[in-house]
Amino acid sequence: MARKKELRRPAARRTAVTPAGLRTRAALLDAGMAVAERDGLAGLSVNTVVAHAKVAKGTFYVHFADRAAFLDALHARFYENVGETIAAAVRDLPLGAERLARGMEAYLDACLAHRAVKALLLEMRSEAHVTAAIEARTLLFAKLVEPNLAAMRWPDAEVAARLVVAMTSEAALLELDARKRRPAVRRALRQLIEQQRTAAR
Amino acid sequence: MARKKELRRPAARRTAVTPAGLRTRAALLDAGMAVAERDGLAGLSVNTVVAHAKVAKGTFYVHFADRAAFLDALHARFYENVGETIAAAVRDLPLGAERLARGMEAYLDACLAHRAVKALLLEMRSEAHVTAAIEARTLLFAKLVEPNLAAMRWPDAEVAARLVVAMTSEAALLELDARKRRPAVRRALRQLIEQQRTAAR
DNA sequence: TGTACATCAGTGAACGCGCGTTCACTGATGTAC
DNA sequence: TGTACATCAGTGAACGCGCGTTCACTGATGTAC
Repeated sequence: MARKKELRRPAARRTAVTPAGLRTRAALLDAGMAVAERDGLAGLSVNTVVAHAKVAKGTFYVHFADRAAFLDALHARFYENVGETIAAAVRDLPLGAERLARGMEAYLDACLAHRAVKALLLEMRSEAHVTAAIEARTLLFAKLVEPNLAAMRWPDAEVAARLVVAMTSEAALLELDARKRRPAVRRALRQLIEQQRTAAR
Repeated sequence: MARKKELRRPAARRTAVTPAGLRTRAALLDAGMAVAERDGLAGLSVNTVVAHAKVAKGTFYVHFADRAAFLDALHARFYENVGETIAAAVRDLPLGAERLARGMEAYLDACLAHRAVKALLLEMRSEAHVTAAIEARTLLFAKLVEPNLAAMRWPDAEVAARLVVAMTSEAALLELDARKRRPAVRRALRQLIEQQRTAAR
């Protein structure tokens, strides 16, 4: 039953299965992060990535269907990491302002750890071909924020969550420019989401 | 004294002075908006712009030093218009929550009127060569927001203003997707900037 | 243990394409005398 | 009014370049008998 010689399918190559293959794939993604950090999304061509990873151009297409798939994989990997970090930070906290604030801080810390984040966060939203997947992942973050706002009895929690996510992204960019935590940014962020009880004026 | 024949300077061409010239320049910018609306920044090549404006490729370079200068002019023209609209809307209002809220609504309305705004608002932040000017204009908006927050006695008004601007941009994008005003978006926005006095829970 | 073959990752030359930019030129309009 | 010329916007063919993608091939590793 085994040992057929004929019928070699054109065999659309899937993701790597070999340890060496997996390593190469990871190396390409790592190179992508390094290039994004240096030159942003605009500099993230197949050429620069394979040059940085020191593999042949053809190897790129062994692991990714095309450039868009690569960008998507890059974005996905980053957001999975960040998502896990946040989940760990807020685990066991009840829904509400404190959980939300802690999650946001964890997010900011995670972003600070990856200088390529600007490309991933900001610039990828404009790459036409990848947009759908990016949007989905942003929406997922909003869905994590929303129940906290709901628990705080915010009206319009759904759209408010999206605004909060956008605000937090901007905060991440501000800290990224400074290359370090900016307490004023974090205070302002907390201020914006917490019920402000002090009387104005 | 007049009538010199020699000494024709290579004469780096400046902006158009002729009525016809000014019209062509405006037509190129209009074409830019139309293309940005249809295909986003990625589709905004010199080729597509001149094709849409129905002028020769060379004409583009009569009016703009290069593609980056064109994008900058596009962005500048849009933000000047929006800026004037906002200024008109908040004129005579004292600094504070009401003026801020009115300004934001005027901004959202202005964005809704230009479907190319997504490209201008979001995608231009990633075009490496133009970034500086874009940043400056965003910062200018933040500077308009800031005194209102200060009047409301917000701490960290400076960074808070940037977060508010980012949030408002996101709100504009949400409405742009819907192609119409979204009351929930505007309510959420107001909620976020106004001192919230109702007790939670 | 040896042999034949399947399976996979990796290679790099070659491709066509659309891009931004240049430049020698045309032609209309304005101006001096 | 006529003529000579300067000034400007506009033209489009031509350029070199880097891009994403393809493909026939190599070579290492695994597996069946």
